[in-house]
Amino acid sequence: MSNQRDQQKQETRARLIEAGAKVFAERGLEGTRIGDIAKEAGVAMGTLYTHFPDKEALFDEVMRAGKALIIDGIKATYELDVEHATRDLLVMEGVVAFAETYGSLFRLMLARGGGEDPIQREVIDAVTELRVKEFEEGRVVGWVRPGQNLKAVARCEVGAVFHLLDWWLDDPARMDREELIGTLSNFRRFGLEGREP
Amino acid sequence: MSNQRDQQKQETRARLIEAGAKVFAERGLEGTRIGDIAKEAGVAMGTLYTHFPDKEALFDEVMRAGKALIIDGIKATYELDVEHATRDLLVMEGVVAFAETYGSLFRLMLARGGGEDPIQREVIDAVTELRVKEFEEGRVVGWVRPGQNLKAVARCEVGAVFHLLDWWLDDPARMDREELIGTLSNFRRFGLEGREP
Amino acid sequence: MSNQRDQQKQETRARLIEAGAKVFAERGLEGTRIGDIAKEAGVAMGTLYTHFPDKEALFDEVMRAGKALIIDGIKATYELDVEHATRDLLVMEGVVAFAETYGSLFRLMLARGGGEDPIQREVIDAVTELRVKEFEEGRVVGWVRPGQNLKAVARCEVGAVFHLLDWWLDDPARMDREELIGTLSNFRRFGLEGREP
Amino acid sequence: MSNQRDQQKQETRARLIEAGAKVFAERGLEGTRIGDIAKEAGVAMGTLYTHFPDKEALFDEVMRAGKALIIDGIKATYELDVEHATRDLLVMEGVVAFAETYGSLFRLMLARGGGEDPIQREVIDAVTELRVKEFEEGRVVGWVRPGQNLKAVARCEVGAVFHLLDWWLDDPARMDREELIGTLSNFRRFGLEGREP
DNA sequence: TATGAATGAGCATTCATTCAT
DNA sequence: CATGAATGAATGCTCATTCAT
Repeated sequence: MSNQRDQQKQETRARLIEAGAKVFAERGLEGTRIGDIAKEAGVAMGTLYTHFPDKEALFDEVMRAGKALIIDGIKATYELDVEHATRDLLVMEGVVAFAETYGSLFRLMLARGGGEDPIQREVIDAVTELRVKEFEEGRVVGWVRPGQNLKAVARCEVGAVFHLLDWWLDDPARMDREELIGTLSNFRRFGLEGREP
Repeated sequence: MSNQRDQQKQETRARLIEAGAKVFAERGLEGTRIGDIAKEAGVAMGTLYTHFPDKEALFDEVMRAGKALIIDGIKATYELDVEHATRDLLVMEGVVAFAETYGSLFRLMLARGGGEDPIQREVIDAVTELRVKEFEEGRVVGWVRPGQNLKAVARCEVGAVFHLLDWWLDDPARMDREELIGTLSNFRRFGLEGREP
Repeated sequence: MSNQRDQQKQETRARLIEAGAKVFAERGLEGTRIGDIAKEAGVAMGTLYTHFPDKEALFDEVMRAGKALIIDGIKATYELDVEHATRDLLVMEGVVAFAETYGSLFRLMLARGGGEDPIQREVIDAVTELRVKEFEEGRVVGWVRPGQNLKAVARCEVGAVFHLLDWWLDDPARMDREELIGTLSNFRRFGLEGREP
Repeated sequence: MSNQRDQQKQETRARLIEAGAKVFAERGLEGTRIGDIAKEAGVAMGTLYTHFPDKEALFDEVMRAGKALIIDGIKATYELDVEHATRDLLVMEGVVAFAETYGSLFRLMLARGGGEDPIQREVIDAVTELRVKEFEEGRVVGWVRPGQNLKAVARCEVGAVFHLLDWWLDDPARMDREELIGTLSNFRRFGLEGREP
């Protein structure tokens, strides 16, 4: 079949998603102009509508792609057979790397998470869910302090981590990566006052 | 002088700010229609422009009013002469009460904090600053674990608290208030793993 | 009767007309904001409507006042018992003085004469009419070249004089007053090529 | 390439300029409603904005087109190798023809010349400049009376001609074309009193 | 499939005018 | 009579979406 043509089409689609990620991240769903995405992707405005029914559909696609990226990154860390504290650092490192690489997209999807669009909530919900599972294992093994509502605690952790990163991204000179990761790790493990058991 | 007139004017202005708080909170700056605010306030669209130069000016005013409300609430708690752990609970109770009362405005200003508008960052920055001061005292007194970057830790705390509340507001049946406040307090004090010193 | 109050009222009215003259002259009928006139006159916007039914009525009043000023000035010159060429110079001097004093009002009423408003045409028609009468006398006495349609010629003269002044007002350094008046006088008497009879 | 498409676009653009010329001429820059131009051109309002950034840009374009028409017309007459008086008549005939054909556009651009917009001044300045050059040649050849400031005199001529035409257009029954042209020519050559040298 | 000119509903803002005080 | 807050129709401009080429 017209494999050549099909490949072209997929490439155009990919370019649109990438362009969308960039522009949506910078200006949000409402602030983004369809024309800016088209220009960024180097195609005509009409082309966008041969790939997606409307603006929001492209937005969802961008979110979906971002979600996959994040979730896969975290899951990959879970596969490793290392002890709890090490894995914890690896997860934090992965999140910091994602924030550094994707900057404003990270903000759009996670830090100012849960915008009006349901898909945005979906992303942060999925991340939280992963953390809950991790914590459940931790409860079994014993490194989780007993008597906690894990879903709620996972929300706290997610909020703490993403908000610190949001702040740090504004001016990365605020802390070096090592201190950043240390702070993230320590706060989520021991809070402000806690001591290692 | 025209005291009657002046009072009327201030009342209209107040109605506009209140209406703005409601509609902006529900739909954000860009998503809000001037006409909806006017309808909510029960005045003509033009009236809005006799009180504020444009949409954004009203938005700023709403943010400023909200900021005052939040900051004053927290500060009031600080005045009390109680011991650290008690005050901590009181602060959390205050924040929960604010979130319950103002719902979507709380989200707009704090939970999804730091939208594009500088004024939004200002609010969450101010709250964080207040926390940093509290922590500095705690360091002196000794209830803060040594060796922490307090500014960074304050960001974590703020992120944790506001994000849990954001999630809770979606469905308050998730936890009763007591458990909510307990979770907030414990997480920010001891994290996921820490023990009381 | 309340003579005091009546006097006050007339003064307010006069202030409004003067303010109107200034603002209308600078910005035209459509470009003028009622509020600017009120501010210039130092009264509230509503006050304007106790003196004039609407914006256009004030505009007409301003035009009417300006018209009287111009026509009276020209007529005064006609009263003088001097010979034709002298009077001619005096008329030109009067017009130049008016243009210098009233600047943009002169433009509004004469130089860019005959805007959309009928009252504007009225002013320039009146001036032309005066000139026609003068020329008719000149025809009798003999200083007008025979065989001319005086109404048409008066239009030419008015156009020539007012347009040169319009140009001159842009940058009065272009010519000194003497040269200006000389040019006006000579052109309207002898055109570009004519010689003194 | 998309020659068909491109041609369509140019046609739409031309229709907008033509419609703009008509409506602007009738109602001026401020008095014109964008919607009226669109309706006149038979396109949607939005279409106007795919061709011009805003109302004023279309206005400028209309002025520019009109300016070219006028200047080219006058210049064409200058190319002819005829004697001075003949050419003079031809120029007047050209101007009258333009005024007859374009009516209100002629008024907007020339007769009430030099509206607020710089582009309007530009048109009348260009015409004047052309006349100055003509006069400079006339001075060399000898048909210009010596001792005149040619720039100033050109302003007088332009004012005289355009104002008479403005008046005549109100009611062309006032004079037949021959008398009109004769008056224009005679006045600008000999003024009210001058004699042929 | 890609294009981009055309569309037109939608929106923020302006401003002449009114009217309760 | 003077005031100026309130009014709301009117307007310029935007932008997601369509569709002829």
